[in-house]
Amino acid sequence: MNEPEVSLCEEVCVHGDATARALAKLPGDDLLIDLAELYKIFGDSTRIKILYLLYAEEMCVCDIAASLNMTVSAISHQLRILKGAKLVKFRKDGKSAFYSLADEHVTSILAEGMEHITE
Amino acid sequence: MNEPEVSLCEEVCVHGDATARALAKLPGDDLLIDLAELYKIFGDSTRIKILYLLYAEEMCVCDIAASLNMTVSAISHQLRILKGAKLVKFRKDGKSAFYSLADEHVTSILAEGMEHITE
DNA sequence: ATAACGTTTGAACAGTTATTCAAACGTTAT
DNA sequence: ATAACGTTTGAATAACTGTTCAAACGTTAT
Repeated sequence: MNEPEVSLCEEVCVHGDATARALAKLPGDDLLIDLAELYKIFGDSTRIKILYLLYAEEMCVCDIAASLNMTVSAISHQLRILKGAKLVKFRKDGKSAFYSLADEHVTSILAEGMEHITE
Repeated sequence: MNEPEVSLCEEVCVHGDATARALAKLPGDDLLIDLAELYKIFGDSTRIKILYLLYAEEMCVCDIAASLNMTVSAISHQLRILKGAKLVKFRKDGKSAFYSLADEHVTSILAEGMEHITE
């Protein structure tokens, strides 16, 4: 008797093929957790807005806060998270800190998501 | 006196250029919130694992749960979220429900993120 | 009809998270 | 030194989220 094309769930679950096949192709846990961690950072509207602002041009904390009608403190907290994930970089100039996108990966991730939304 | 290349924050914040320029290019609030909402769904390791499993092949709830060593209930809850975001689709066959990825957007979003992680 | 199976659902719990507030830091003026 | 400014930080609060548990649903058998 050869492999059934669509097997009943009972036999698949317990000692089955679909599970084994899918698991074989599944990346390691650590990698998938890291991936989720990355998307988690994009999954906040404040951070998304910050990234889009920086996509236009480099900005200081004060300007970002003013643009989004939010507290400087709140923005700074979010920038810290974005910085930790290496999604933004910054340079200090006198009293101000100017933030910008870390690399073009950020923009391509944003673009890919935006494409899914707008259609 | 012409526009300064890098202006002090005080004048920029209050009645400035950078803010106005960046805001002009910023997509609408609704769109950005939707985008964040999309990424929020990718921002959970269980959902990421489910998506990767379904990337390999269509699977029933029971098999997904077995593959991830998780409760059927927990998986069903997450599938509901993925379904609501139109990231997965499903067909019913007897008692079983077979889930699969909704479209190739999902895989390209996953790929884009994975690229950022693995380097 | 009764039982078994796969799935779905709602309430409850624990854990996480974004914002606010108050205070501090470093820098640049007076 | 003192003051003003931009920024950072930590604790606290309120809101959200994923998993568990128990119960239900629909389907397929006996």
